[in-house]
Amino acid sequence: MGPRILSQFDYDGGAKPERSHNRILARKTHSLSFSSHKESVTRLLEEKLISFLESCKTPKQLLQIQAQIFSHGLEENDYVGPRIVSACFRFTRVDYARQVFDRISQPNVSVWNAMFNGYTQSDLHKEVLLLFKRMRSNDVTPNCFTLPVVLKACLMINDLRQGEEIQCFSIKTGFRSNSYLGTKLIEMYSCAGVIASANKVFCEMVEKNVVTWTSMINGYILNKDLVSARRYFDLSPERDIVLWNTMVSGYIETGNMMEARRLFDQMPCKDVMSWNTVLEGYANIGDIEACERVFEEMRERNVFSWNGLIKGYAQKGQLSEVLDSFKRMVDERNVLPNDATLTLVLSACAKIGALDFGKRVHKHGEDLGYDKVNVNVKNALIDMYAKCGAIDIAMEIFNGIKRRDLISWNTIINGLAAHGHGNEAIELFREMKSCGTRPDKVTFVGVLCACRHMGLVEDGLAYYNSMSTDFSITPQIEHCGCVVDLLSRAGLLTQAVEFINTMPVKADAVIWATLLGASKVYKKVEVGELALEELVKLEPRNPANFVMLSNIYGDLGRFDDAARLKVAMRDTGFKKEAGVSWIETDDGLVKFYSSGEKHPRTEELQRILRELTNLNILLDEEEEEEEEEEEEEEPQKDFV
DNA sequence: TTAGGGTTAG
Repeated sequence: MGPRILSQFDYDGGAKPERSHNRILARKTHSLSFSSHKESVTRLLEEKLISFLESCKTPKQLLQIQAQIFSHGLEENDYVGPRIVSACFRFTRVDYARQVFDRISQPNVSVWNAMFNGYTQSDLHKEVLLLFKRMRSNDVTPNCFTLPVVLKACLMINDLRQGEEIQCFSIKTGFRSNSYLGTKLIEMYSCAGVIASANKVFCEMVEKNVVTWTSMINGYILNKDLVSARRYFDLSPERDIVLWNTMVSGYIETGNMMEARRLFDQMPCKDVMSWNTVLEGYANIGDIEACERVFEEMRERNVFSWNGLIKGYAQKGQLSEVLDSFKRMVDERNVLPNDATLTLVLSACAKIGALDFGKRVHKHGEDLGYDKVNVNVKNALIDMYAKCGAIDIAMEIFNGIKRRDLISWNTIINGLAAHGHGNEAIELFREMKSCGTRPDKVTFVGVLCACRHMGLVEDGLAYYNSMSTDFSITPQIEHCGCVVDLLSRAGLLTQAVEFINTMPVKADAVIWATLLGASKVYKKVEVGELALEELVKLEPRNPANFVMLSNIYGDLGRFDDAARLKVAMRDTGFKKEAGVSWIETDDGLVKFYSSGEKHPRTEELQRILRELTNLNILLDEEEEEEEEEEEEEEPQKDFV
């Protein structure tokens, strides 16, 4: 399709006049038919150009069509002009759209509207308001399409003052009864928290439709007035599915899952969004069983349904179910995972160290193309590889990101720090700052962690102080914990205690346990006693603390004190919880406790372990390395 | 002849 086709509309200037006995009449007839012919040809040309503009697929085609428009002198045409502007915005060529607009000497109201709509779609709300001012100063009268879109701009940038001006203007210019305008006004006032003004607009509207009612009800929901929202819902003369969904999600947002469910059950018809709303409602309150029931009951599921279920499992810490659901989703083949699905699943893999599964998710994401476009997926991949110990792959992915965000930097810095690559972490922190990315509290956890690993006491304290002085970040318990650990590991226990006494947050059990641990290493029994005293207040049920101090006494030969603590521990009535390891197998994840007797196949496992141990003794180091390499190169299984 | 309101999902 190209502008060449337009040549068929070329015309020769009209038909020759017919011979007539009445020359005057003949001339008149000729003049009339000529002008109407010209008009109809122009109409045809306009229509053809408009249809080209609306169907054009590439910026190049757009330019070709524009060339035709110029050659026919139609660039200022009332009908073509707005369409050219809209087409420019469709290809998100905002600056170009503006150039085209600026070249139109007297744009009609539709061209202005096309600019407002284009700017709105490109999230350039300030530009809408600036342009509207210019429109008014040019004495162009807005029409019924103008004010709602301008009002939307006020709403988006939360400019209530300009919104009120537009409301006054609408009253003066007679657009008061426009329902689109009314809806936007209700929305604007509700968002600004001025619910009384929203309600005034609503009450004064002569013709209210279901959209207006929804807007008002949503206004009350936004302002947490569910009683008024429900009253209006019950009063509404018409209730469509959007209104029902709005009300149900209103209850969910305010934590009233019971009422949400009751209303959901009363819905005359439900769409997938209604189902997803309740599904997520259950996920958010942690009722995973209800979430599963809703999921199984659904006749139609989309990617948000799957994400809702997966998120429910993730929030509840049921991470192997996250992996199972993902596998099921891929196996069922009805719905494709999206970037959010991958992010959720990769994050679960990271938490349980499921490297093999994570790699397969990565491969799947590559096949779907998400890893190329989406920075969230890339960040999740960095985190997964880093947490699973494959820091080199994590680094490779980080280096491949063109547009890194704060989370990309934070993830890799924290990943490197956790793996003892303190120097690289600090180096990346410097690079991050020089790239103009402002660090946040998470960045500093990584930086302080890096210092802790390297034992850089002075640097760590300097970074800690720079948080508040250079970046206005108030240190949190995590940062304080790092500093306490940093000082403790360096044996500076007195300074650690001083730091705890002056830090901006109250020390928690983790911090006192850190100090208790250090007091064992450095045999500082008085610091250990202080730490235990605080720990008993914070977690009286944790016998591990008693064990630690008891061991310190034991190390120092103070066996009476050690025995006294053992008794105190027994008096708490609680047993120290066993440590547990998770191992990924073909059948899923298997938990192993330190005593190793809970697994039903313990004997078999122990036999294999013995065999492996014997085998290990036989193998020399070189052979071991070779074996590991072979394992890494093993082809990955697909999900399907 | 042009064109515009409401819910929801990281």
